[in-house]
Amino acid sequence: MPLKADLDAIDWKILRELQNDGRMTNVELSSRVGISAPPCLRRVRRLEEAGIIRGYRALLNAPALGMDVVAFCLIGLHHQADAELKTFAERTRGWPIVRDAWMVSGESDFLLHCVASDLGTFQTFVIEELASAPNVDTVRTALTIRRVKDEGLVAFPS
Amino acid sequence: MPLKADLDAIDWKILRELQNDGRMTNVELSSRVGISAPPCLRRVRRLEEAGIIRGYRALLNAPALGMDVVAFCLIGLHHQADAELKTFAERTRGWPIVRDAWMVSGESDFLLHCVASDLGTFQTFVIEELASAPNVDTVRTALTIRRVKDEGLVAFPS
DNA sequence: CAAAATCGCGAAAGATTCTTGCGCGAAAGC
DNA sequence: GCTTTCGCGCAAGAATCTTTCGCGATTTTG
Repeated sequence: MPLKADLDAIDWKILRELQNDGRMTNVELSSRVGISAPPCLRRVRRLEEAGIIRGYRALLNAPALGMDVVAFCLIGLHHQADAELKTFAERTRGWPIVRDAWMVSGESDFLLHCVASDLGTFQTFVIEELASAPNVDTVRTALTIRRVKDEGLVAFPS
Repeated sequence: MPLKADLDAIDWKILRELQNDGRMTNVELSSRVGISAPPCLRRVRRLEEAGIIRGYRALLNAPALGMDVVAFCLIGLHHQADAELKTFAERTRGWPIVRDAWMVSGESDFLLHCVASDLGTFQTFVIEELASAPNVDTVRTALTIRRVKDEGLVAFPS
């Protein structure tokens, strides 16, 4: 997984198209980026094997699936030594309510993206699991009202 | 897009599999969920048309693509009337550095998920665009150190 | 500067997958 | 108990995937 890949314009087009529609067929993709199907498939495979494409994911509608609460939690720890950070990181992986988690620098040490079926479930999680976990100092929560923008991780020109 | 769908066990399996690998072929998917290909494809189409599957996305490796800075920004506005919230939400859509944005309740009004090529670019954005945008009161930033957990939005049992 | 090597594209073909139509059986409603 | 409804799975044709191979262009090397 090279940290800096040399990609040409067609590779960038492929990445943009697959970020927008990861289930597009290879012939459709090849047509959009302007080459024929075989080399297009080879490029996609190469991008996957190089780790530039980390995977593919269906985007699910959380409220339609009974997940009405989406929130972010900013966590401050008492001690930020490497071992403590790893311990808390490991703990987040055991909490199904936490969907994504980031170690951050700034006023907090971790940022958690949480999804729960209802407010009670989320509050119980925050109080009984999060805030009472070892080494947790502060927990600030931000309940989401609505998603305002939702694009892929990487910006493409045009 | 019904806010509460009635899904059976097979539908849930489909959603779980496609959240984990959105590019899986339909025959592979049908084999994993235990039905034959045609009804499996019909179910996927139904989930897509119902808006339960909102789309598919390739997950890209940001640092490998020269995007070394991932950060979150918490924005507080001076005035939180509906019009002002909509105005700021619209503004976030014009900033390519902002990849996802949420309107939130709590100490801040918006949470922005930002990606930039380097720290200078990000800092320039924060100072010259974000903090100096109309109606912006406070900007708190959290630079990410590393991603600690990365799963789909919806949790599935087992 | 020319020869050789490397690289990636695209045509062709066989294997796989997608997609539709249809018959069947089970569950629900009258 | 009969009818209707619903969803599964078989089968077949269409589309797609995937490999192989030859060609041309660019780069490297002598």
